[in-house]
Amino acid sequence: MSSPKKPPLVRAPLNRERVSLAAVRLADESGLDALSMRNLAQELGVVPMALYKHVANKEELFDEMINALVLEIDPLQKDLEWKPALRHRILSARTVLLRHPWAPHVIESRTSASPVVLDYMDTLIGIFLKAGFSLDLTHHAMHALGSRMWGFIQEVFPTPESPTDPEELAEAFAQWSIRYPNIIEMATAANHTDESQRTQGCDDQFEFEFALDLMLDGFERLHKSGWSSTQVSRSQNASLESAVRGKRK
Amino acid sequence: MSSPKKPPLVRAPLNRERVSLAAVRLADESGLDALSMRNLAQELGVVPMALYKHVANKEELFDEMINALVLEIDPLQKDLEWKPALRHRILSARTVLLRHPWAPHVIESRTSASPVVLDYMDTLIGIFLKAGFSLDLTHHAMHALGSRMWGFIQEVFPTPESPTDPEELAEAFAQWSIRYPNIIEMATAANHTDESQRTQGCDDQFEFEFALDLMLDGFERLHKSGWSSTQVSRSQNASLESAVRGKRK
DNA sequence: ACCTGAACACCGTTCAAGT
DNA sequence: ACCTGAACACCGTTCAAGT
Repeated sequence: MSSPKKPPLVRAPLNRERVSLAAVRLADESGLDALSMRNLAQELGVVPMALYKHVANKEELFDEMINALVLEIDPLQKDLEWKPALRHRILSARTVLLRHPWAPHVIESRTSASPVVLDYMDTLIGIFLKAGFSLDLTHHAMHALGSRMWGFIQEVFPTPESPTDPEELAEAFAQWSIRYPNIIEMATAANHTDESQRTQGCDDQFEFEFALDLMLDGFERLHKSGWSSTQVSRSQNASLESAVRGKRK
Repeated sequence: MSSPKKPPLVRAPLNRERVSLAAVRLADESGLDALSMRNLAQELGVVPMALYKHVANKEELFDEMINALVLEIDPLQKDLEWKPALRHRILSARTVLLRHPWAPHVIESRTSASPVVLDYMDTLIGIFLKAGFSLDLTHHAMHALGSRMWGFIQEVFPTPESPTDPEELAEAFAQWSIRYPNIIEMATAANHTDESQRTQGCDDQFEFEFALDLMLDGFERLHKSGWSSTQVSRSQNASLESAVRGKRK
């Protein structure tokens, strides 16, 4: 009953690396849902339990997959200014992520950072510090970058796809224009501005870079103005907010 | 063999709302892992299959949970300027999210936006447009906000917790200082700046507001300068990036 | 209309045993 | 040292049946 397509009577012995690389391949090709210990074992021509000699459990397998992924990110370019250096590294992280669509979900499920992950973060922090950023501002900047440092686009809720039938589409459009006038106004405008992109949806790469540059420019401005966290900027906004809260009560 | 603690011989009839509210409660109290159709049914004193009369499958249950959550967000305050209006709404979304720790994971798993979700997004877009933002800039701003509009902090990889034994801690610290000098330098500084926060870790609320204000200030600046997406800002950075790419080749 | 029981096709993981 | 077989305690969901 076993598949005749898998005849490795003599099999290369399993090891941690072979297991995690196979896991990455399986997730790349068949999606994260298909990555069960049982499926992975079958892919390796082995009984499920054999995997547990090389990986303590599925969580550890995920950790190992993330390590493989982080090692794909371009190394630091030491001769660049802080801004292009950060930009290059993070855009590289993004191209890596695009090769592994399962990555965001797996990254988010990790409960602690591995040495490989910490190395990456350490180099990013190093870029800020070497450029003379204060420890304080560097700290906040790293938090503000958040998952964007891994190349996440962090969109949620893709808009439902429009019907293909033109008549249905017209009707749907009409209903939406009433219920969600602002969305429709914005979306139709966006579709016309740049004809090079696919007719529906927008250019993810552009949106990623737009947001990244917005943050980098913001960091630069705060750095140049000698910003520190014990300053006006926050309390100003905070008092606005508490004014709003008071009003509602 | 059935539990003697659940004697509702006459039970209020189930409906969609009772099912989803029970799901929210179960996830709040016991975590997302505990929210299985079987557990939920037991919580409601019913056999698992009974749920499927009110909800097509587990995905639909998740959709309904998100709806319940979005409806908890403060309504729009029409008398505010665009910036405090956005700020208030998004900070409200954040407090809602903090009440429901399972929400980020569930939100990210949704494949399309429900009417309730679209309503929320429509009002945010409306705030920009009413303030005179171009359709173009509004579109990019919404993407740049990304999951932050739902109050996500979007941290990943919490640093591993330090050992409690002081001797181990000293040793760990020494090793980290060598391997991750920048992380250590930044982290120790951050712990000293604000004594009001817990000794380790940092103030999540501050980091969220810092990043939010950074984006809002950026939007304001672009708006005032009449920014449009067909401009220099991008090509400038893009040419920098391609210069880097060329260099590496 | 609403609920039930039994079953199907899966999971991750433990344990004791094989070579 | 490395792999196996059988089993355990779970999943979401289908189907045919009950009241």
